[in-house]
Amino acid sequence: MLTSVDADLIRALADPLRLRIVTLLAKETLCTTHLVEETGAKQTNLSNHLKVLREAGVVETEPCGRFTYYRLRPDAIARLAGQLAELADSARSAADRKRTCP
Amino acid sequence: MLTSVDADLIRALADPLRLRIVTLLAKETLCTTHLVEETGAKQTNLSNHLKVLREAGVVETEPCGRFTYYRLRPDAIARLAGQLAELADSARSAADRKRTCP
DNA sequence: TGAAAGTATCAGCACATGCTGACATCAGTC
DNA sequence: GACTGATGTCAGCATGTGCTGATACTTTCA
Repeated sequence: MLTSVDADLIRALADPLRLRIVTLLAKETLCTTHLVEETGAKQTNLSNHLKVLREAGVVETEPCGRFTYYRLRPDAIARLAGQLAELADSARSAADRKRTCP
Repeated sequence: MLTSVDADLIRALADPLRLRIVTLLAKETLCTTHLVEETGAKQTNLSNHLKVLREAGVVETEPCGRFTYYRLRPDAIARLAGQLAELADSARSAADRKRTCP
């Protein structure tokens, strides 16, 4: 049985800036200020994208005084990777299965 | 070293209809007519999405008379899966690496 | 050769989505 | 308690992107 690919999850990663954020967070846990420095984007803009990532379960927050740390949730990424790998496997075994022309 | 995630590839899969197409093609090779039946989408619309998938290297075409068969390229999907798995691994090992507050 | 079917391309429209500035909120510091 | 800095929320605007109808191209078949 083919587990379907999580559409919301993949859509959350499809934005260039969000992908950039995720790549940065894969190296170390950062707070919004750091991300503003690293990406050069406006704080408001980042906050919006971080909200999307949070709601998709890609990142989790940890308040630290008046700062908010953002940490990647490896399981979410790994789950998507697994779904895609499964999809690729399914495609490999179905390569020569061809429905006849109508 | 962390290989970056292919943004174009992930964007190609981020659309609901395109994800649907990819899921269908993972089971068997189909031509446009089949996809019209399966998805209920207009032929024009499907053709546009198939073009995006083709340009992203997700699918390949095989002309068969006046039909055009679409086949998934498992390597493209597997490559993305690998990139994401690597990203997840990187995030796991960097979970407690935290940049100090500014 | 003409008709029919499958497919691709194009222009126009509509909606979604990202970006921004203004403002609100909260924690720490004086 | 007032101030400052970090962060989130909201409304408005602009751009992108998907959907559609019209149309052209190609192949097959009569």
